[in-house]
Amino acid sequence: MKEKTIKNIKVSLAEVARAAGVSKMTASRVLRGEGGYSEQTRVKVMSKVDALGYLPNRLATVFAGDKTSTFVGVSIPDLGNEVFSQVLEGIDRKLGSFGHQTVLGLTQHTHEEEEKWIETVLSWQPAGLILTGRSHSQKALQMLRAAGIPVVELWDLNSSPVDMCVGIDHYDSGFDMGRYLVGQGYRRFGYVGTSHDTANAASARLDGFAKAIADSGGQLARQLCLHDVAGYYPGYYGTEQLLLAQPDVGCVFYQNDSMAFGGMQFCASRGLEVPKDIGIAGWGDLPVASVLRQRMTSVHVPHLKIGQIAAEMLLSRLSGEPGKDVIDVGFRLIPGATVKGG
Amino acid sequence: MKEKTIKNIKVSLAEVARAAGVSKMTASRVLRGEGGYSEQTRVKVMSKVDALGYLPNRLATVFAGDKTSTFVGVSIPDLGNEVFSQVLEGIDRKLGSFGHQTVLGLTQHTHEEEEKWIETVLSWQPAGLILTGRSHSQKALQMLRAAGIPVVELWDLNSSPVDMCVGIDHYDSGFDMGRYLVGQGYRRFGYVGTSHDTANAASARLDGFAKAIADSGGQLARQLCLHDVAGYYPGYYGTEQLLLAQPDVGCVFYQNDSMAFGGMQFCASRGLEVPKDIGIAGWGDLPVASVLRQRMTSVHVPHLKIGQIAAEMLLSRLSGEPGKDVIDVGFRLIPGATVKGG
DNA sequence: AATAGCAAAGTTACCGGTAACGTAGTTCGG
DNA sequence: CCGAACTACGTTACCGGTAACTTTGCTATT
Repeated sequence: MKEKTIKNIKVSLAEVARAAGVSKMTASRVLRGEGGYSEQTRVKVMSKVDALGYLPNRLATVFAGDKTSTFVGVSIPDLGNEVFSQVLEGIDRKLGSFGHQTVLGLTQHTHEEEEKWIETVLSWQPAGLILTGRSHSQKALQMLRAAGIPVVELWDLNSSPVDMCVGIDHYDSGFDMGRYLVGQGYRRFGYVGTSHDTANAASARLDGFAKAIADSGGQLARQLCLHDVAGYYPGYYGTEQLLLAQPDVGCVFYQNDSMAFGGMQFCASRGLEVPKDIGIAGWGDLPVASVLRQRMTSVHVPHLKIGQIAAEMLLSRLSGEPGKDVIDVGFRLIPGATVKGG
Repeated sequence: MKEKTIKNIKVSLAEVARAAGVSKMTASRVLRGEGGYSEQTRVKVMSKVDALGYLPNRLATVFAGDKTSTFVGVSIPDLGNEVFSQVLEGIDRKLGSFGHQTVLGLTQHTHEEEEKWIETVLSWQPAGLILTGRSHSQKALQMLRAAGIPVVELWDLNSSPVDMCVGIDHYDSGFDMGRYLVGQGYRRFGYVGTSHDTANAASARLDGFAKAIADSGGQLARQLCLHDVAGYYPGYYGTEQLLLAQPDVGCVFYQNDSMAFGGMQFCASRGLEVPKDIGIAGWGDLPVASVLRQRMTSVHVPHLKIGQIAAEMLLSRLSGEPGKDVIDVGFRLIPGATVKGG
């Protein structure tokens, strides 16, 4: 390798300034374009910037001004769940277009991971934080409050958020689904989801669902919480387990559409017709549902929009605008064709 | 709000030191645990750290040492594609467990976005970069080389990478699929994918596929490149378009399994039986394939592993170990049941 | 008793920018 | 023709840590 290539050692503003024959301060002014220099000087400095391949060190800028960076920490439980990758996509697109950078944190649904991540990311002086879920460890809450930066909790609506909040009422969505299914004539139900130690959105849906069933005198024969990811295959074998234990359930509610789809495939493999022999209800209205012959009975949630709104709330707070603290984006029950009379 | 809460103004090391009655330097030593202090002093300092809720400012640390941060920039085309969210998950898990933070960049498959993002992320003095794809703008290449940090290009294998590279040979995977399908007796083929201006992996697959067909005297009757995302629904209507123009193709190859699945659903909706009436071949072996009654003919690629290996290559470079520069993780053709005699 | 040697600190300078202020030189109104 | 006002810079200090060096106080050795 020749040493000729560009200049692989870091070039500082001071070097640019020296090369251009001006002071650091003048070079700084030119680069920020805030005026106070002549056109002649601007050209001189900029030509040296190009020649030396100067890239500013933003750490120094943030540090010098004792302000926050343009980072925004975004914590997501996992990316295996399509729902969350869509949320993340919505966030990053919006943030990116406003010159912010997403610092990702995959928390694996645990408080410990989240807490560790929050501590780390705060040490980088982020402009703000976006967290999934409303449940956090005590220490996490303390750090969040002490940080003095905007925080958006998304997914789960929260009556007393740390700061701001956007999402839907998961309990209600489960309740509505339960009531709807009872209305379609079902009485014995099953539920298939994944385990969750912490109070989270999926369990809120299950709670609402169970309440609606109970209110109408129906029966939630079995609720299965697998120790697995909430994907296609767990939906498949979860249904197998469920039907083995309770062959006579009329309808199964799933944690999400992926699992529900897995369940449908299991039913098909056993010659069970949907909805004639068994009803299937999912949640989330994932893209896969758009191409199925039978529209899946589900709950539509604007995933991408939740992400975008979260980012917008943060941005408007950063720019000093007032804006709301809690936004309910709402959900929509999709009757579909995978339950009787849908 | 009371002013009582913890202390919402930033606490610096100097304040901790003053409170503990020692110098900044001693406090710094205690926090880094590098010795040179008494147990008594350690206790004094740490108690003040807790009492004041001190969080170190890592910007200052990096800045002071004139070293790189623990950030790793990771660019991904988009998260709508399940494949890439899995890659990202693999990367972040691995990086996170080694104390690094992922700074995300969604490039939307364009050079301009990628270039802009590279410039921004480099200004934060990242420890390294992981990029998807091997095609970059001229200026991007220049910046990457000048940065003097480890860079991993993933997905596409590259004989002359900027630095390191992990992925598979997409051309070969397309070629193998073409040869396999010809071997199953197909002669007239169709292809459904999404548009790509830049030389990318999907078009390499198509090239390999076309070559295999041509070699055997078969015919690639139509290749459809939609201006859309590579998801379920585009697979559905893309198939509709394709079959409208070329009703007599025997087998369709898709950009990925999501599109192939959409295609299968279209066929089902029109009463076309797979593989009796038409053959379907996907790519990527996505999770959805695991629950289908018919195993989909596809190409298995270890997505998560690619991400993990990319992260590992970067980490080992950072820790000064030698390690390989190019890793071919390989693919595996899955015969499946969606083509004749599979 | 004098001194080498070491542990446990403190001091100073610096990283790369920027805020705040200082200072030439020029323009312009009265 | 003189000073106010402005333009186009330069100087100095500082952000919050840490490297490198110095100092202090004690112990061990000859």
